[in-house]
Amino acid sequence: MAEIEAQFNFLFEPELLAEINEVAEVGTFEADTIIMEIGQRIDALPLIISGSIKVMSEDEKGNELLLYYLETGDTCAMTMQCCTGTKRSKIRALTEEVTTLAMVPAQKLHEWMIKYQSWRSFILENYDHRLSEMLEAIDNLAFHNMEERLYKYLRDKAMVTHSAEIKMTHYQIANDLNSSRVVISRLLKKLDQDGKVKHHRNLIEVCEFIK
Amino acid sequence: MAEIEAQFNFLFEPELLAEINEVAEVGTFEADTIIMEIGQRIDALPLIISGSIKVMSEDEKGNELLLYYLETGDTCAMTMQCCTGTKRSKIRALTEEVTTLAMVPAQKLHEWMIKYQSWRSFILENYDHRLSEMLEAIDNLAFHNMEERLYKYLRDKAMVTHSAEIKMTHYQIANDLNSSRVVISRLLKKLDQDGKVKHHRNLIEVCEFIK
DNA sequence: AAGTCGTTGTAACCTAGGTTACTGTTCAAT
DNA sequence: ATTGAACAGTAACCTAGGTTACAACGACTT
Repeated sequence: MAEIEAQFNFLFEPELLAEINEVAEVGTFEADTIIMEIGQRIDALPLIISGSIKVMSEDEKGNELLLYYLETGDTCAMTMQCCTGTKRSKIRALTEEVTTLAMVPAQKLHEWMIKYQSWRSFILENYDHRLSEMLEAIDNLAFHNMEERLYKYLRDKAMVTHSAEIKMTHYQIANDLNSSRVVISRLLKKLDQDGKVKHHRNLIEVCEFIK
Repeated sequence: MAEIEAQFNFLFEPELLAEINEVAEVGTFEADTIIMEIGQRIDALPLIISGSIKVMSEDEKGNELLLYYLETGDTCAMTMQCCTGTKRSKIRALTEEVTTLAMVPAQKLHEWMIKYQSWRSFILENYDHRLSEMLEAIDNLAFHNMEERLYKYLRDKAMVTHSAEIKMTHYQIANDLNSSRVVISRLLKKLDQDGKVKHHRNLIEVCEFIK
């Protein structure tokens, strides 16, 4: 498939690309589609060809928290967990926008670890990357107040969508940050007054990214 | 070395154990020794033979937070990051008690990925385990109040030390939880009244674990 | 035009937990 | 026995941020 090659040909050697093309099932999903649900079992590893995916955690009471985004060239480290054992997903993954995935059967994941240097590097680097992002999430929670977390959230969101304009309601933002709508409205007003964002109905602009 | 075999012979095949014995440098460290510091570069992977290690994060202002413990049979996933690239450590690792480590040169880490199935499993499972613990840390921070976090901390501490008695000051506990001494004293009093712990000077007993 | 629904602004209030300050206790050193 | 340092108890206070309530606004359907 042309898309796989376009995104992964700098990462993988030709033989591996050929194998991926052969066994991977490619699928395209609408925005806001749940790719993986908490408690779900899965036997394939998703490679993200285009689009982006939001990875969230949830507690018993249904409170949610955004962990990180996956983008082109990433894979879901949390899914690797499912593939290596018989464990169930601890996270929810949903598409942020229209997203194309290549699903690689779990068995191949292990075969390729032996065969291809580039695959080993890919898997290890992905784990590293995810650990770093988890650590970043922890530092955010532990060491920063809600205003700082909100601003960082808006910046990150602008970066994955490649746009200074964020089309979200205050309620949706509150949910990603495990906060409440009123608090987000309050802090957005403050960020607006401080000249960091401009906000309108259903739309927030991050000044830093306005061209 | 006899200790390596005793701890890892169920995990690794004999050939790999022999190789580890050959190249690993074994060292024993006092309690409260810093094994790895934030910003430090490292070119060897530590396998924990006995004892336990506390892994912490820190912000610019010096605030600290306990991430997780490493115990016998674990390795430091964050160190693997250093070994795979030229990255620097984002965490601090220090011994909780007298701890013996086998240091494996980074280069071997990659050779063994090709040669030994058991090594591949070991590395991947370790990454999985660490990701799970990071997720647990995030859930604790995001979804639980300080009283719950404190109680969980005490239980975890009792488990790694294999003792219902915890010899720590309130100040030390506060530091691990990124809180303050007064708050910990307040909450310990409450946990004591609720019959969950008994506390004395420099000593806390977790009722649940008292034989 | 009127009604409805999702969204936002804002005020009033509450609580967890951080901060400061002061007291008393234990224990080691002299 | 006296001093000093580390540790713990407690009160008084403050603030971030969560909660409830209500009004206003825009966008839509009828």
